[in-house]
Amino acid sequence: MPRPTRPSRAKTPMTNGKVTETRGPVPRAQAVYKALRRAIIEQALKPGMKLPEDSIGEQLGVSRTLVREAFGRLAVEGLVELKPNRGANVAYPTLEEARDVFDVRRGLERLVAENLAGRLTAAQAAELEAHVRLEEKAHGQDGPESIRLSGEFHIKLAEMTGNALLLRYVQEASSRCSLILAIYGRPHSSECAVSEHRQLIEALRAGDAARAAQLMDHHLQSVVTRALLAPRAERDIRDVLAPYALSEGLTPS
Amino acid sequence: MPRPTRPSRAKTPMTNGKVTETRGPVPRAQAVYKALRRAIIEQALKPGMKLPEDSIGEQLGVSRTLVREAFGRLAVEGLVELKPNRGANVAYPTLEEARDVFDVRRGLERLVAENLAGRLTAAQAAELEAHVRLEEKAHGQDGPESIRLSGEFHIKLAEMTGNALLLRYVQEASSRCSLILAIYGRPHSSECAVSEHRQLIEALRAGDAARAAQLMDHHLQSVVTRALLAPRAERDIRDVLAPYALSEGLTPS
DNA sequence: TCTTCAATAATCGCATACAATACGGTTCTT
DNA sequence: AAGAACCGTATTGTATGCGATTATTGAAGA
Repeated sequence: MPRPTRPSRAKTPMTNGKVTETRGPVPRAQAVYKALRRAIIEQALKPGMKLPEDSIGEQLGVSRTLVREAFGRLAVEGLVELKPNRGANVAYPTLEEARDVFDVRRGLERLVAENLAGRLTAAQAAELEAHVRLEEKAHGQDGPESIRLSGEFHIKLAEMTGNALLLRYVQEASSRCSLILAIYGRPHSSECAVSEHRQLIEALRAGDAARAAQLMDHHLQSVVTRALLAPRAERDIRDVLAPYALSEGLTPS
Repeated sequence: MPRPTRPSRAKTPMTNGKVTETRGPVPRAQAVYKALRRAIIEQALKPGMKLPEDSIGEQLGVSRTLVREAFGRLAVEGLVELKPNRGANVAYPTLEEARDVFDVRRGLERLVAENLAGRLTAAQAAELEAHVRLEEKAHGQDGPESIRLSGEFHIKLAEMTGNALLLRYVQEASSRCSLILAIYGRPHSSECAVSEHRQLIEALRAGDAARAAQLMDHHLQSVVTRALLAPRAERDIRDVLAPYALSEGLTPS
């Protein structure tokens, strides 16, 4: 491929001549970043998987440069691990890191709850309740749908605080939690109990900040205990084989 | 400059033949990132300042590629604003963003305090107290020294939690606070009251989590009120002129 | 058969090259 | 003279290329 002309920038000129484009225009680099991010969160790219620059670039139709840029940002967010001169892998958090992430997430979302208590508009409360109803409906199937929805509930809450940084941190923690659950989570742990979401909304409505914070804390705590306690997969072959080796009297280095 | 041979990788082979290098080896990209980060935090690069890729690369002796990579990461951390096709600037947070950052920081550091209460080893407590004594000594001069030290106190605390993610977030919030104070802070606001640091250590030692969290919260709250309340500079002309316009019955768009 | 080692292949780190866009000034029009 | 259209320049966006580093394979030696 010699040099494809750049696909024309995605501008949307309006009738008045202005250009909307509130946030569109770092287009391809951002697109690569988003694509990889989604692929990781949805586990199309599994934890620990190797991420070679050029095959990914080829797949996405961009050069290694942009892929690299995306890797850098994903590494900051903890979704990929960047080993010098050895390339990138989808992050494979240790159990300890997983604890860290959940601890921070609990702290952040407690903040969200405190911030929101008593400030929820009627429209917002309605939106949350509608969302919970969706969750309820999807509760039966254990498809990815159910997981996505319960994640989105927390994101929605963070959005409603109007605090952009808080939102970003919650999103980040949340996506790392997806990774973690992919590794250590039980197969059908239904993630979030719908009833707990309901109670939380109630407390927020009532303006009871302490109770809301408490509920959120417990809610996330139980997600951990429900889903995380049993390590399901091991980091690599050594971890898998170590017990066998020991029981046979061998000494793994 | 044709192609300078790459300066040999900074390895430090030990007598046993192993290479220490616990974290050295993404060398130049990381170096650029760190250099820019420090320059921004220490206000060698002032908020809002333009950051042209090639002049910066020239200055640091690297190509635009690496500078760009660093910009991306700094943008994620909120230290640089990246405007598509218009390059990068040192971030210039609005007052609203400033509030957001401080709110989140308070929440994060409350977490730190709760985590640490009662878990502080004797050595850690001693280290903190030594640090406070340094702060006390530097309190007289209003040089950057004093500011740096009070920042480091909070970083040290975050480190002691052993939670890497929490540390990263606190660092991030902290560096953004530096930016914010550079814009909106009063000239000689001495940032942190040393006595408040002392009280905090005491509560952590006593294992009184609630009190420690409370103290931390108030401490950071007073930093805000001490330093932040008076907007010193305005974002741009519109902000300056808006009040005049209103008082004349004009309507700024 | 199990190591050790060397040659080769694959991949990364970074600089450079080229295309696209935005900016500033000049000229042309009204 | 004020504004619009034009053009040259500066700067950004992205691809590609070259040297360096790491992984791999296969052969020789123990």
